[in-house]
Amino acid sequence: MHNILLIEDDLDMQTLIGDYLQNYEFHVDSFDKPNDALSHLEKNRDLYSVVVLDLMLPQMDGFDVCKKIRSMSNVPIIISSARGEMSDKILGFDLGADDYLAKPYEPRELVLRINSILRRNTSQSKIVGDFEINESSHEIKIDGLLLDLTKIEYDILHLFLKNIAKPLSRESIANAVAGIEYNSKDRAIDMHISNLRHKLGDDPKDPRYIKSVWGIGYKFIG
Amino acid sequence: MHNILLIEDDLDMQTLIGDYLQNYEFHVDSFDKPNDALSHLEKNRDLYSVVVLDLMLPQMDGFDVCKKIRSMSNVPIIISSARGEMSDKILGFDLGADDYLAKPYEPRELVLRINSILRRNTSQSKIVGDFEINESSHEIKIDGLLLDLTKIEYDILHLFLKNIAKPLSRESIANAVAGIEYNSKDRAIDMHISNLRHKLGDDPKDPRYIKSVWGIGYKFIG
DNA sequence: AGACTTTGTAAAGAAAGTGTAAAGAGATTG
DNA sequence: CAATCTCTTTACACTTTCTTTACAAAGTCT
Repeated sequence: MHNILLIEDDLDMQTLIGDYLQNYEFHVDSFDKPNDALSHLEKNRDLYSVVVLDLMLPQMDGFDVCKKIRSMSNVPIIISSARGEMSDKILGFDLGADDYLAKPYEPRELVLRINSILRRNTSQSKIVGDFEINESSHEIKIDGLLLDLTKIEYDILHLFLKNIAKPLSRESIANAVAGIEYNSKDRAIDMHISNLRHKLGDDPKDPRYIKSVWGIGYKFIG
Repeated sequence: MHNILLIEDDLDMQTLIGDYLQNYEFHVDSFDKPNDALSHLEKNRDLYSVVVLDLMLPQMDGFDVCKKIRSMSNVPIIISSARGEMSDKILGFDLGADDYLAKPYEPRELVLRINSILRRNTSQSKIVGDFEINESSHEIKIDGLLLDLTKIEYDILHLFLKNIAKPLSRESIANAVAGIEYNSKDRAIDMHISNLRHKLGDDPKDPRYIKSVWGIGYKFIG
């Protein structure tokens, strides 16, 4: 659950955006007075994943708010403003904003841009059953435990996790993992499966993960 | 100097954007055919700081290009498209785009958004684990102790610190640090790694920092 | 059951990748 | 321009991974 800090003067707009973001599983704290928002942020530096900042504010110029936020934190800032001039955008980005949305915009677009920023700041590992795959670090964990796999073993397991319950022939496995020619006398794939099973603690006779499909190949059972 | 990969079908637009970005000290490589761009990117994975992608392309749908790029690299993607519908934006962001500019837009705005992305990917990391990087003085300290590194060693360590936990091939390291062609018989990168490990007091068999990834390359473990 | 095919895996062999010393080539500096 | 520093190449020992072989065990068919 991500927390969003919304600094917006117009109360209708504040409600609109706040409600909309809540539908997308964000928690939103709203402020209409920049001073309140700033002192709140100062006390909760690491609480917010993103700040959505309107530029038309009482008390203080929106750009100054942006500058002040930047001076105390690296939290991503999305400017939401009726001022759509290029000079405003230049200034906004220059002061450290991460995105700039010119009003009027569809609330959905704000969601997209918040998610885009969040995605970049989080490592994306996918969870499939007992497994956790991190493609960027080329690692697979089982029940939170890092598996020590060779390259081909990783490729095969990865292939299985993308093809759950689908029987894969030795030939298609060979093609997918190494682009190699496969001739039916080879037992290489069998050996990789055997080694993989061993590392997964899987028993071929009573498989929890990799099941042999007689005459065809192997399939991964979720 | 940052390298931008521009994939744009319309040659006038390609020239316009390319020239404009060059005024802002970017180096731009342009492609009008997505297949060419993809195979070029594959060979130069870590060369580009940002990809600017038009969606109206011959050969292949722009969204597919986006997906393909994402499957091979985490390079930031800015979509530049005449398709401004919300459904297109949703799809674009969903496929991993980092920003979405609807045509027509002012080239200056593209510059702003490129810089915003670059800022986010560079400035945030001054201290990483035991290391302290000073980019302006080209120095790296470990536990407060200044390392005496050659230029290439500095570049490699710097690259590692920007790509923690991600396995890097010798080829991509070679490209990133010197822009050199790499042929698989070269052991130059290995030697730099060996020397670097020595200076870090790292043991290849039980690494604290640089771990060999068999058959792939090396990765930095935080 | 008997003949035949397929699978599991241990063990051996082949292939490929890695670490690094040392020498050679290039670049830089006083 | 020689001394020095840096980078690349070579060479070889060593390690890890991949494939093949061989045979026992299990499945299929008639």
